[in-house]
Amino acid sequence: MDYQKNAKMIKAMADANRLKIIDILSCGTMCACEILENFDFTQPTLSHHMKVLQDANIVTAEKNGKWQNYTLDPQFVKQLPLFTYNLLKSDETCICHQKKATS
Amino acid sequence: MDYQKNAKMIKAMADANRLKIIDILSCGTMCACEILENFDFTQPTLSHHMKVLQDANIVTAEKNGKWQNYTLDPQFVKQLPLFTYNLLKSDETCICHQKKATS
DNA sequence: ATTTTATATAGATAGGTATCTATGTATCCT
DNA sequence: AGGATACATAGATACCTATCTATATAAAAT
Repeated sequence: MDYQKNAKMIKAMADANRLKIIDILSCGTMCACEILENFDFTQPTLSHHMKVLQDANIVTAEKNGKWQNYTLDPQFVKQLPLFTYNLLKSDETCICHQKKATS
Repeated sequence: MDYQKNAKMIKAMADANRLKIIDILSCGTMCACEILENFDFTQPTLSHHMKVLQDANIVTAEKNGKWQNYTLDPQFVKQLPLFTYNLLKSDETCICHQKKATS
């Protein structure tokens, strides 16, 4: 398992507001102003959070006129449950059967 | 969904070294010195990481003589896949069907 | 053309964190 | 008793981050 790569994904999720954004986007594409309606923080703060989510390949963005539409990256939706499965399962490929292996 | 509570869990996972610790412990109970063999950092650093994982209810600790044994919390093992499922699923209970709801 | 709307960027601030060295504490061994 | 081993705590440092205000940009509406 690539811990660095997965940590990057998890780090981007490690914020209550960003978790809520992901939950909101699980229903489908939405523009920034629609997402913002669910929060009390300012618009630049949302802009910051969306950038974090994009950099982690959790959401994709597409501009349409003056609207910025955000969508959950299908790769992420597929990857996240797979990651939790691999992290928690215990089989012959597990790190614990090695020593000083890939850090 | 309780975003604050889940963010606390995810925050504790948001580190490549701690992900590796969780992966190692997925094989079963292990003492600190055994876990440490898999890493290059110092013993106080491991002690710090284990404390973070305990505070987030990801691992439980039990002292046995001079050894400190760590185990993945069964509640966490059950909760994590459930959380990812609830986060990504889109149904009638989803946050996006409300507005300005539980933040 | 001017104003409004949607979004991004810049810069600052306050707080968090991963790591280290140094040291303390408790347990085991001889 | 004295040394070795396993682990935790304290304090420091360097870095990261969530949020804000102020401002810029670009598209739409009037």
